[in-house]
Amino acid sequence: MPRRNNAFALHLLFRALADPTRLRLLNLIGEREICVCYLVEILGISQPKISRHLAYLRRAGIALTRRQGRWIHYRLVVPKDDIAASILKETLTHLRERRDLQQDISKLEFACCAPNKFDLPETAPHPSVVQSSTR
Amino acid sequence: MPRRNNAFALHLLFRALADPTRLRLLNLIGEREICVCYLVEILGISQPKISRHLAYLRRAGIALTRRQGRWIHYRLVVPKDDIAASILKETLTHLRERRDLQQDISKLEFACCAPNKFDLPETAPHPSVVQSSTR
DNA sequence: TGCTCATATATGTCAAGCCGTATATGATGA
DNA sequence: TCATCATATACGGCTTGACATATATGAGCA
Repeated sequence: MPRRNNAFALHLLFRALADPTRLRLLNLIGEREICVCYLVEILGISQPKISRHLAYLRRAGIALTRRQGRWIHYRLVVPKDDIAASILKETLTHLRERRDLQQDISKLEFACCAPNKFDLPETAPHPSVVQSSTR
Repeated sequence: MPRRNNAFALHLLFRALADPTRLRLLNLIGEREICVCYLVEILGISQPKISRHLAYLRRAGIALTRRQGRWIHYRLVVPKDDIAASILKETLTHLRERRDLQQDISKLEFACCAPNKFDLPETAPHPSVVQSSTR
């Protein structure tokens, strides 16, 4: 993306990153596409709170959603602006290295928000690494 | 600086960066050591507002002051935390490339906040590039 | 259609941010 | 000591953010 004359409002990206819960969410979403119910279960945070922070990420243009049946999957988007993309990437790389956040990730494989794991075929779909179509 | 087990509160850095005025200040301070009066004159923003934002940068640990007579000079500090240092550096590099912020810089050489430029030897000292002792 | 589930949004409350105005602080110099 | 200058902080108003709780939306299914 070419540099425009007057600049992208970088401070809006910083604002989106300026909250610990949102950083945890960003780390969990990471390269994956992940269902909200996993986020709620893994972080142990109330559903409305998670949803509000996800909406914040959406409005900041760094997350997108896809509906699949009852579930909504989130994935990250690489911002169009170069510097924003670069800062987001660096932040994500850093988050992956943090012990406390690695614990969140390690819960990913055990978490399952589906109410009847074994009764129905319709359990919440597992997170999947997203093809890097985000750009 | 070695990575600690539990992480530096990165979101606090992002909060410090999440304001357009503070980004302009960071850009103007940059590698220099610069007197508050220059910042006020160049940005055309009220002195208390400048001062409050500078205090924000101080509290976030990315700026330090030195008093010289009546004047107070600000300079940036490289944060002890690696990732914070890296993000700050990248941000500064980006700000330097922005046209609108280059205009601020170009005003540096003309600005002079001293009330009696030619009467007294005690004009506000010019900004000076700081030896990279910031780390 | 009506029920349930997953998620989003509304509402009310409290804290924090940002601003303008007023005032305090701390150094200088008479 | 008093006045002045540069800067910081206090105060009050307005806006935004974050939260818990309650409710709406929209898909799937009986």
